[in-house]
Amino acid sequence: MNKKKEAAGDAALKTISEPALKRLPLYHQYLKKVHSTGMQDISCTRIAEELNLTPILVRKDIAYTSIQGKPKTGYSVEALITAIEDFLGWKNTNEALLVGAGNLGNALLGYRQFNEYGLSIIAAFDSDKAKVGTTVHGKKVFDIDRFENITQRLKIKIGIITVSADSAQEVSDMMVRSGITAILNFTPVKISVPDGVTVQQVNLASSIAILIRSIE
Amino acid sequence: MNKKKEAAGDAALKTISEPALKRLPLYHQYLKKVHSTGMQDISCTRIAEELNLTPILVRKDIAYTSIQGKPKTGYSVEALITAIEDFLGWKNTNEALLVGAGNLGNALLGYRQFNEYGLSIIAAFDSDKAKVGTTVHGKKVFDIDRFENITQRLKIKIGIITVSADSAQEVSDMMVRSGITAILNFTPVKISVPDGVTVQQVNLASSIAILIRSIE
DNA sequence: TAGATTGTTAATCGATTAACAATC
DNA sequence: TAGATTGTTAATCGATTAACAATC
Repeated sequence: MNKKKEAAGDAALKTISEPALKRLPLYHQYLKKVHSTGMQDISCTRIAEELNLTPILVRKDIAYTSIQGKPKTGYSVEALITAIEDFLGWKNTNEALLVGAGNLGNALLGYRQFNEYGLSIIAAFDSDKAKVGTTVHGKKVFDIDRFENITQRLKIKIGIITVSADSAQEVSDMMVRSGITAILNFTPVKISVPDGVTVQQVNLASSIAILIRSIE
Repeated sequence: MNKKKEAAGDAALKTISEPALKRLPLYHQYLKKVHSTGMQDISCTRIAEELNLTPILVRKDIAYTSIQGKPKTGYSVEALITAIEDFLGWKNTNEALLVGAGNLGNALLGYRQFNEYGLSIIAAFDSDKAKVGTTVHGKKVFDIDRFENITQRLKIKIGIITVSADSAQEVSDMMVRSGITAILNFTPVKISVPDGVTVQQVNLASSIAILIRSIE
């Protein structure tokens, strides 16, 4: 598992671990719920209880965002929400391109929640001429041949792969060639990328494996 | 994080760790590719190289399936594929019901790969009367009111949640009430379930958080 | 003040890796 | 036989948890 090299940045800050980074969106989602009830402050204990974690873990995770809590009262809900959003880069939108306008690809093109996570899919690509030129959820589907050109012109860094398993590596290679450095891969294939490119695998097979095992 | 209690079974067998369990489908996918090239045997070293893991880790993971390798030659590709499928319960199909026939739900209803993972979504449910009665990718959409009844009658154990965030917990409660013991949750909400119920969270927000961080 | 809660340093626990003997 | 590879036992490493001092 190729650990991505730390993006330097503030050298004083310890780099956050992947598990911790993955928990921050969970806190955010819960805090927004809490905020809507009008609560002003919240403690780690409360968050931990709600999310089935330990208070110490929550406190350490929150510390990464450099927010300071107040003993006895905890953290300002509003400030904490903002701190997490800042830390995760949700304030500025990051543009992404999707390759593979099939079933799943189309669904993702219409998945509004992405915007809340600072991600905006601006267009799709497919090799199927029948799909090229169509519009899915307000987003245009381009010919795959134009991917490299468009990516470079718009300086897009994030690519989403929703093609079939057997062309996943090929599409990944094309993305890397085009300057993409972050890939969200929905195929069950482990794709190989050079150093400096980050891949997140959304592996439904793995999740299902755990579910099935639990019922047998 | 509530560790699920070990499903007893063969007491001699060490229970597999979650990370290991999640890697097995990756091996399977790669092995099928290898098998299609006609290769007879394969070594851990080869698998590890291909998937960016260490050979020792691969060997330990494979050991869970109780297959035996031969020094010098490695494992029979075919036998290994079968062993993993057996271990993951992919031989017999597990039926699932999906709640929330929106964008994402519909895409999942048409996602053929699920069958390869031993999962078959047999029907969908929605509270939107306009959707009730329609057919999506050959699967019927029922009124949510009928969920409990149908689940119990067919003794379904797996539920998939693709509703909006704010009704996720409600749907989860309903599933648990109906006898569902394994839930695949696509909402960004951490749902609370009683002991004995396994939840797998497909958290796109977390994956995106890692990607965005890598490019900033 | 007393007590709840934060923040930090030390201990634990589990997964991964290393070392090495066994074997085809 | 020699060497590659498996399988197992020990060492390492990193994340989580515990302990405790600081503070509002």
